Amino acid sequence: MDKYDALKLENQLCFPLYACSKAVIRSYKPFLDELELTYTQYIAMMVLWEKKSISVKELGEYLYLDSGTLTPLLKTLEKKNYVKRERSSEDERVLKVSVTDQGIKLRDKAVEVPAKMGSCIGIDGEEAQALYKILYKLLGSLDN
Amino acid sequence: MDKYDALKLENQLCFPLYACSKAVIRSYKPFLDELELTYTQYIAMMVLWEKKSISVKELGEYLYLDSGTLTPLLKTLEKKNYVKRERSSEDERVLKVSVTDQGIKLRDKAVEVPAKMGSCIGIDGEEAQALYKILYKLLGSLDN
DNA sequence: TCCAAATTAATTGCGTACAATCAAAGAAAT
DNA sequence: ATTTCTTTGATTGTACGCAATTAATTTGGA
Repeated sequence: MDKYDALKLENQLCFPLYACSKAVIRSYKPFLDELELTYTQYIAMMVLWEKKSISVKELGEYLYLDSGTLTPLLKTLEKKNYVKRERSSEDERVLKVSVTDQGIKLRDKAVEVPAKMGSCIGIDGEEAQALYKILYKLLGSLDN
Repeated sequence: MDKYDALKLENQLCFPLYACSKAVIRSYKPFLDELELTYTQYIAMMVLWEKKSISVKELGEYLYLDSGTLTPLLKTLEKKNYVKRERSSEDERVLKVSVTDQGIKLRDKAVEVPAKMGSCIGIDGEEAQALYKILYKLLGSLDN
C-alpha cells in the first residue's frame, strides 16, 4: 500500500529479535541477582566454569565480545573473587583469566538457574528447537 | 553426562538470541551511519514517522523502553533537528514528541535501509517467517 | 641483528538499558 | 478544600557494547 511500509516496526525482523533478547535478559535478573551476577557476567562465568582458564581474546570469541566490554567486566568479577587475572609467562601480551575456588562454588548455585528460567518461557520444546536452529544459522551468516 | 550440562553455553537458548540481536544491530551500523542514527534512534524514528506525534510513554510502550533510555535519546534526536519535544497543554505531565520537517526528509533516505539489510541476512523467507512468529510469541509470553 | 608488522589488552568516549528515586501535575475521595 | 493516590518524565547510578586509539610484546623477515 504505502511506499513506507518497509519502515514499519511490525515489518522488521530485527525488532522482535532485539526486544526478545532484552526481555529474556530481564527475566533472568531475579535469578541472577541471587548470585550477584549480571547476565553478561553469567555467560562469561559459563565459559570459565567449562574452560577453567582462558585468555581474554578466546573468551571474547566465545561470547562475541571485545576487550572494551570484557576488561571492566572481568575486573568486577575479580573484585567479587570469582576469577583471577594474570599475564601469561610465555607471552606477556596474553592475560589469562581463571576461576577461583569461590567461583567454582558459585557453579552449584548457578546450576539451578536454567531450569528456573525454562519455566518462564512460553514456547514449547519444538519451537525452542526451531528457534535455536534458526538463530545459530543467522548468527553464522552475520558473524565475521 | 555432566551434572553441569545445563550451564553450557551451547545448551542455552538465551545466548544465540542475545548474540544474534547484537550481530544484527552491528550489521545495520554502516547503513544507519549514513543517516547519522544509532539503531535505537532508528526504531524510535520508525514509530515517529508513522505516528507523527506521540507521548514518551506511548513511544516507550511500542519500543519496550523506559524514559531512562528515551529521554536522553530523544534529546539527541532533538539536537539533530529530527524531532521536537514539547509539553501537552491539556496535561502538563505529558511530553509530546513530534517529527520535524528535517525528520520527515530523513524518511526518504531511510526507506532504502530495510532492503539493504535484507540482503545481509543469511536465512530464507520461510525461516524468517518462522523466526518472526516464534519471537513474537516469546515476547508476548515474557512481557508484562 | 634489527626493524617493521602483527598480536593482544587496556583505555577512552559515546550511547544505550534499566532500576530506583524524585518531583510535578492531575484525579479522586471524603 | 484537603489529602492521598496516580501518572508521567527526568535524574542518577551502574553496567554493558563497541569503535578507535594506545601501549606493550612478540614475531618474521631482510
